[in-house]
Amino acid sequence: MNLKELADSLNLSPTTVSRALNGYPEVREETRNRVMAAAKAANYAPNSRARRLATGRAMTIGHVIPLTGKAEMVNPIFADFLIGAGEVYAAEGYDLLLSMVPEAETEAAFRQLAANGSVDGVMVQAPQENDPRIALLAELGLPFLVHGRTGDAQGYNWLDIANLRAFRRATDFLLDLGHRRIALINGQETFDFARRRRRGFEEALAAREIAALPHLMASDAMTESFGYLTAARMLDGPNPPTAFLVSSVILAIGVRRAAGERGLRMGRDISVICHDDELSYLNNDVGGPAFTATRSSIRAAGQRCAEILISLIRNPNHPPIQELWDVDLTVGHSTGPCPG
Amino acid sequence: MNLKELADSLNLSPTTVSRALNGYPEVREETRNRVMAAAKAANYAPNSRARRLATGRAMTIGHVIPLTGKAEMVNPIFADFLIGAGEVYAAEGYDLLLSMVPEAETEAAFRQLAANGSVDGVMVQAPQENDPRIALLAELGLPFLVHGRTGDAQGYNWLDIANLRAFRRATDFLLDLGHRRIALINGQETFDFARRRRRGFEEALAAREIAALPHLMASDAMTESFGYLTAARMLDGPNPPTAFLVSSVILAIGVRRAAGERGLRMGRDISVICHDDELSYLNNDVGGPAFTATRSSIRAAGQRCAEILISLIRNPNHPPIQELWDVDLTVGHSTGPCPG
DNA sequence: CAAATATTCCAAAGCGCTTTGGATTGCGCA
DNA sequence: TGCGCAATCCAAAGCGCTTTGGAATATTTG
Repeated sequence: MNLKELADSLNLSPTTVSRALNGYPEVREETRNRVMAAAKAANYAPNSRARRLATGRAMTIGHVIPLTGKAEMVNPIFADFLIGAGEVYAAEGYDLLLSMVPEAETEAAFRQLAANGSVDGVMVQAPQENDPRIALLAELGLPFLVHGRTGDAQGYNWLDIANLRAFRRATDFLLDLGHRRIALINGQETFDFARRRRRGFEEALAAREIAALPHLMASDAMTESFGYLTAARMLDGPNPPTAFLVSSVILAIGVRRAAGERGLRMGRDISVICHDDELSYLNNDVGGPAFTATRSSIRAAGQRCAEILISLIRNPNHPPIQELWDVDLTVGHSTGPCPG
Repeated sequence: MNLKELADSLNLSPTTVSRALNGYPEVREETRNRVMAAAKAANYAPNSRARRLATGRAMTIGHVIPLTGKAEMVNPIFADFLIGAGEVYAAEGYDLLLSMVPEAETEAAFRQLAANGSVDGVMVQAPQENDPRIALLAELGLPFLVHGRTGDAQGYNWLDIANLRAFRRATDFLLDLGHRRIALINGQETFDFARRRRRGFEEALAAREIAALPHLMASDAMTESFGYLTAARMLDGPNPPTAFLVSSVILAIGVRRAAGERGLRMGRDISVICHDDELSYLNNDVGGPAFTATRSSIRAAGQRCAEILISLIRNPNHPPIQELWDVDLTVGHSTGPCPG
């Protein structure tokens, strides 16, 4: 069933049927009702391919996920972000085009999307230092929003959390508890968020004239096993840390495993603070939060990012939108005074 | 730049340019090269909206994710499945349309997709008992593939792992170690995979004439906290289990937390087997597998599902494809003989 | 060498929708 | 009564591509 057939069956023109369906005013209310009823009865829905061609809008937003070959950096958190964004897209009538491409082909993928016209805008996640995607998308003239930020953070749209402040606060919290040998287990420091967190950590130490210890800093893809191996190595080495500051709950679970194997109780023998993205399947709140954590819902970020991107698409010459979210520190069972 | 402009600049007709670009034989090799070069120079790519309308193919595959409000069942594993499928789609020139809809609206969403013509086929994940989506999609005439299966598993396309056999094998493994009080912490048993796993568990017990203990069976969304709370409750209760069989690594991490808090060492005081989907950020293989596990890569499943679905789309009257994967049992550090 | 067959290209007709620019009709108002 | 203005509806022109059905030219072939 297409528009013409539906129109014929109603003895109306395609024009009128189209207008009736799309809520234009120049159609009598009675006619509109007739059309609506017939459309519903015939299970008619306008062909989206034709509609997109005619309107010139794709009604689609692209997420390009670069596949790195190793554990995908975005992996643990990307699902929740996606769900948040997808909820909003669905509510606003946008489709979500998810494109998984080898990292080396991301530029080509963006160029393709732009030349193609298959999306009205794109979401950029997890920017690296001087991420080339930002200049590229600006050049391509494709509306985009960055989740995170990089470089001077000027002249483009982004939403980010206050990573530096959060980790500075978390470090201060540990320092106030008397800890001095604090380990940092971070995400890959090619990513901007990880660099900022490290800076927050270092600034807090520097403010109290405490030297950061290189052997107590590590960074890599945020997997459970990396957290485990790193914590194990540090705990077994000379001058083991009394506290850990880690960049994700997943890493923290690995740290907990290493501590547990060594008979160390979190919150008593060893302290752990992590950043908690509030992943739905790793709820940190049952029976009081397990981990002391800097927390910020990645799903809520996805929702807000989607809202912003859509408003950017609807209003192309909007001035840059930049939104910085502050981060809570939730005290849980995993921290305590420095022993000894 | 569109096709007509490109054709004009080459003094060729749109027809010829189109054929040259799409590899049709009725165009001279020299002409084709000229066209290709000009297209590349002009950064031309055919408008996908127009192409889709003209060909009648959407070149898009839909994944509809029902949002349940509580922890999304698909959440922990859906990212890796999606990445696997997405890799294949990208390689085959298909787009991935991800649609997040409230659970109550999934039927409407599928009807919309079908009436719309915005996808050539859909992937169905995590079927429930007598999942209505299967009959619906058959009625709509939309090619689809189910990851998992349900009902009599006849007459539609699916790919599944041998859940029953895997859990029977795992249970036997624990029984052979002397365990008799074995707990089952399962996913929500509205899902087919969870029912089969439970049956596998029960059949293994029944074969040795051991009664399954109701107070040692639990099922719900597979979150870390559910694993933790359930294990804690069982361990603190009367007749605590000596072994746990759990449906995911994430649950197992919660079990490990509960055991650790009680000073129980996995593999010595308590045994744990889990199902391992080989999530990239929860690698179970560092320094020998942490958990004894039935394992099957969810990402590989995503890849294979994508391949099958694409071949189904290309060949619409293909007989039903049904593929059952056997599952490995990997012995790790988390199991040992029943103490005492 | 003419006829038959390839080879190479093109004009034009869609694909199914939206949207512009009228055409008709009905009504209020002087 | 007649003019102007809404209120309704419609014909037709795209949107940018693919594809059918030739047409023109080049190459074989008897």
